[in-house]
Amino acid sequence: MQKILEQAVKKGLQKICNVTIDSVEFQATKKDFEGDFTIVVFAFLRLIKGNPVEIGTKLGEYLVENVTEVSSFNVVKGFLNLVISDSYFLNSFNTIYKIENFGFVTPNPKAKAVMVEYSSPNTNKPLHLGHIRNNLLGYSVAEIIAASGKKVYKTQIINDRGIHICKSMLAWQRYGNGETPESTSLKGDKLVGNYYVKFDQEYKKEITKLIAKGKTEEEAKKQAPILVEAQQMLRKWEAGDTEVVALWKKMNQWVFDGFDITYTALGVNFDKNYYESNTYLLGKDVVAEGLKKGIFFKKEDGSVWIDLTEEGLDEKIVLRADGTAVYMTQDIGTAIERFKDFDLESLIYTVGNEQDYHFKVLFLILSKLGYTWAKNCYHLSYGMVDLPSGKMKSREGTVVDADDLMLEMTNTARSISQELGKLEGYSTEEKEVLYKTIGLGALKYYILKVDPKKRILFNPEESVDFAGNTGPFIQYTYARIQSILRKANFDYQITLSKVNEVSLHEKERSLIKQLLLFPEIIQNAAANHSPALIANYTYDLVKEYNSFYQTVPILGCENEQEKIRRTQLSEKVGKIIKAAFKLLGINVPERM
RNA sequence: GGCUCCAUAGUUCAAGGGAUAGAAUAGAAGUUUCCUAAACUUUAGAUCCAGGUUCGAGUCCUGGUGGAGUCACCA
Repeated sequence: MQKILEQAVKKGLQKICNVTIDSVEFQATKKDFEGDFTIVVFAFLRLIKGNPVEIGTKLGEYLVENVTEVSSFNVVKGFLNLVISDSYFLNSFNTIYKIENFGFVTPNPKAKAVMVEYSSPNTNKPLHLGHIRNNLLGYSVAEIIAASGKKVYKTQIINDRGIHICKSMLAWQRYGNGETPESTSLKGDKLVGNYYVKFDQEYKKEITKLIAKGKTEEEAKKQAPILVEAQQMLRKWEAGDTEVVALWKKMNQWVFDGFDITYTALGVNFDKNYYESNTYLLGKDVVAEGLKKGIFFKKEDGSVWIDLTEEGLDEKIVLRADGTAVYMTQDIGTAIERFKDFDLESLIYTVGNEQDYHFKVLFLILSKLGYTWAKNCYHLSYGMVDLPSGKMKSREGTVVDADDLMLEMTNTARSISQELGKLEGYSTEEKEVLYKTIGLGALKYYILKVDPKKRILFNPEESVDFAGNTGPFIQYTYARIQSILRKANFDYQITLSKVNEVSLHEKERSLIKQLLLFPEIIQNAAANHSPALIANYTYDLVKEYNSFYQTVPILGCENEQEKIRRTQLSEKVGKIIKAAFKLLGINVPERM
């Protein structure tokens, strides 16, 4: 439609004012004005001298005359509002009604793929609310990009080695008494996480003792025996000490098992995992190579650096004096490995905005190393999830645990549901599945509806809402539609004829308009890496539908054609809700 | 301190340089003989401050103020 209009507007302006315009921008007409599309005439004023109202009027007249779909127009100030005919909307609806995956673009199998990295946890503590945002965001962005017509690989880098891992290992060794997930009935990640906290407590005690003995705080922090021992353990690990490696494997496995449970509950998955323990060496070779080429330089103590002062950044270390890898080294290696493993067009890193600087440097280094794809790396930077008390810190136990939160959401869904008592005939199992669907729907929507860039302040005292602009609200609308479809005991999936003779209810028009936007929204969300756009769109659609549902009869229509049309409309809205929510990783229930 | 990001109803979020800044929630008032009231309808309430660019600024630029992040041989 917009294409037809654009052509016509260009031609019209040519004729009226003898001016050629490259492109015309349309916007949806605001609610308070009559019309469907709006052309801002002010935009032409740079090229055409004259009164905007006059130009708008002339253009409007031209369009009504030459474009059959335009039935009338009005000009307010410099805004030309076009009214599109009902038959156009009806025909459009009939077309999209039959398109099964309306809005989704099938990827070209030969095209290069997009890789999305997300989650990327440390294997020394359980996942918390911050990880939930990361996972939901990464998963959803991957789904959206796939829907927009790209092949997508989901991946993560598992930070499974380093001093932080040794800390929980050491604490377990010292204080664990051989505890296992089985013996304690704890999830593996929870058990290991407890020892990470335990380490920190002991470490702090030792620091206090040392300071009491007259050491400075700085000395104490470096000399605390438990820390020294952890460092020793790391060296043993790097040297391949069988005992340490065995312990490392055992405890990592506990954590992986725990993570799997959380990932499954969250509904996220990965096509390929990268492990830092496998890739940390790769970066070192690249650094050695870059050193030869003069991209990096060595300091007296043997550490290797890159000078980015010309680019307005600092010097950055890429290899420690003792030759061991740092975070950056590993990331360089992993990126190169990924482009080797897959035929990638781009690589998206879903990582919090506290690492903005790190990724700026990483991409710059990769580009200096001569990798042309470095410009196709993108840091999907999102805001932190903070508590009213400030930042979440695992070591200090000030975190909202992922599993606990999901459980809590399910419990809330259960109690609301039981209070409403609409689930006659559902088995206990069916009900439990439903509670999870609703509870997680509330949580996921709550997080994804916010622009990724913005930080989220989560107050555990105030629970996540289940009414208003929420996941359950949208799920509820879906369930209601399914109820209508169950009760529609006639064949509504037929093709309607005589579309040119009927007129639409105002609510039907706006509903169809909203449906037609879906493909554009997907493309937009993919381009902006923003699930929030999908969430907002779905909310608007549902709002529109509820209003429609409340004001006009559907199954109760006297007119047969109208009844079928409104049932079809309901069905399509349901399908779009389901598809849109799938992009957010949220399920929809048949009843609730 | 340098750099980066953020600032919109009491609160949580919207607004591709465009019209009278939208929702939700909390507040006030209504709607169940009818397709699920987790809904619908009505009502009141906001762009941090000062300049500038523009026909037009919540949005772009400059300077303040307030907040967050970062500037590690941690990841």
